[in-house]
Order: sequence, then C-alpha cells, then structure tokens
Amino acid sequence: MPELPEVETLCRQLKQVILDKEIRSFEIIDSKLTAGEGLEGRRVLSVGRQGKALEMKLDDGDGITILLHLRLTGRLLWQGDNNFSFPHTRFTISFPHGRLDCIDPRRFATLSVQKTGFSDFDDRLEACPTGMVVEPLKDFYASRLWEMARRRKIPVKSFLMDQRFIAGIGNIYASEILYEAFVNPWQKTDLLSPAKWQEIEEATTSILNRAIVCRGTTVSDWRDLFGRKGEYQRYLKVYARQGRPCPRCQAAIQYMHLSGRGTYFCPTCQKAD
DNA sequence: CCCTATGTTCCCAA
DNA sequence: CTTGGGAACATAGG
Repeated sequence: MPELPEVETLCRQLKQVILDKEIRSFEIIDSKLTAGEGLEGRRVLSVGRQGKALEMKLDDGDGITILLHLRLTGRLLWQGDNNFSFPHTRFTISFPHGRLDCIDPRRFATLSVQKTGFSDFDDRLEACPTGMVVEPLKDFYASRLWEMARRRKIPVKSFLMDQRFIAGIGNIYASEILYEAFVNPWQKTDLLSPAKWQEIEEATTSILNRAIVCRGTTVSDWRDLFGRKGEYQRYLKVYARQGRPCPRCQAAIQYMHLSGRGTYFCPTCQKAD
C-alpha cells in the first residue's frame, strides 16, 4: 500500500500528533509481532522515514528506536477520541491524548524495536550491490543513478523499484515516473544515457513531491493518519488506466507484467530504444 | 472457482 | 556474481 509519498505523509502527520508525547501503553494484538515491552513512560523524540520505513526514536537514555514497515496492506490510524477498534488491528500505542492503531489485514507489516542507530536501513546498505542506497528527495542525482546502473542489464523499472538501489519507489510511482520521462519500463539500464537519467531524475522529483503534497494516492484502500483519502490519483496518467487514452498522444495505455508486477505504459511515448 | 493486489525475501536455474 | 522466475507470507475483493 504505502510507497514513499504515503509514508512521508504519515511521518509528517505523526510529527504533528505524537512528537514529545509520552507512551502510556504499547499493546501487541497480533502475536506474530514481538516488540514493545518496557516502552511505557518514554517520550517520542523524533519521527523519521527511510525509504518506506518509519522510525520513531524514543527518549530514554539508552536509545530505543521503533521501526515500522507497512508492506502491502499496513495502515496507521490516529484515534483521538474514540475507543473503536477496526478489524485487523495488530498493535496500538496509547498516549495521554489518543491512540495510534496499526491495522493490517494481510499481516505482512513488520515491527521492531532496536537500539538507536542500528536499523534495517543499515542492513540494506550492506546488502546493496553498489554500496549506496539513494533517497529520491535527498541525494538523488542523474550522474549517480547512471553510475549505479550503467553496468547492469536489468529493466529500468526493476532498478527504480529495487530498494537496495533506491529507497521508496514502488509500483505506482515507477510506472508514472517512466511515463513522464518517456522511458520504456523494459529498457535495460546499461543502455540509458546520462541525459535519460536526467529526465528520470526530474520526473521522480516532481512526481514524488506532488504526491506528498496530495497526501498520497488512493486507488483502493490507502488512507492517511486521520483516515482521509489521498489526492494524487487525480494526476495518474498511466497507472490503473489500461485501455484509456494517453494524455499526450491518445494511444491506448497498455498493461503487461514485468517481474511479476503489473506495469502500465504508453506503447507510443515509451518505445524501447 | 478464477483472478487481482501500492511489498519483500528466499530459493533455484541459467 | 548477475539476472529472471516463481513461491511464500495471509487476506480481501471483483
């Protein structure tokens, strides 16, 4: 469900609500999750995001970080003034002024509590074939992308979505970015010129920033921290639009599988080189 | 029954 | 080592 713009939305909203607040209780409802003991009384020092992972640092002296990855169907919901629990609620964190619920029908979400500074992001860095993981809204440069990708022969969409290379881009935004940059999703990365990477860099930055302003994309069940739908679905040009006309050339948007993932593209605007 | 699903990881084959 | 394919995780919806 959540890609970078959705997780960034949750991150910003969490800051408004729980920053500096004290945890009253941390209740694990799904026994598959194991974490959260002894966190009562600690305050939330910071809320951050790394790729699609959320991290909450707690003030306590020995440095505790809560790491949460929502995977496919995880949601976070702020319950300010009611005690209603939605089905599939997997854990809740209570504060003096309300409650944070994690709801996850498919139970893929992962929760861990670790010593600050030791995150799964570090693990991913070590597993990364190029020794670096790029954050799209920070150290994201065409020259760096070109350097990372030029010796590989994988489809560019797979590259954009591989979290060991770039943190945070998923299936919706990968399709939208490649459409915006006039790049075929199957294009092998070693054939992309620095100029093409420049177009991909610019498309990525503008699309992700706009999606953040829109509080994400709701095509089915994404909701923000307060249960509201996002707005970016209004701006989708190819995702979930197979058969509909390309906004630029009117050709029918096509749908095909690439590495097992649904992929939407314009057969005319995004021809392979 | 069939198919699909905004994610990640692991195993296996070429 | 690289790449691609498939399954697994577990559930809901069309």
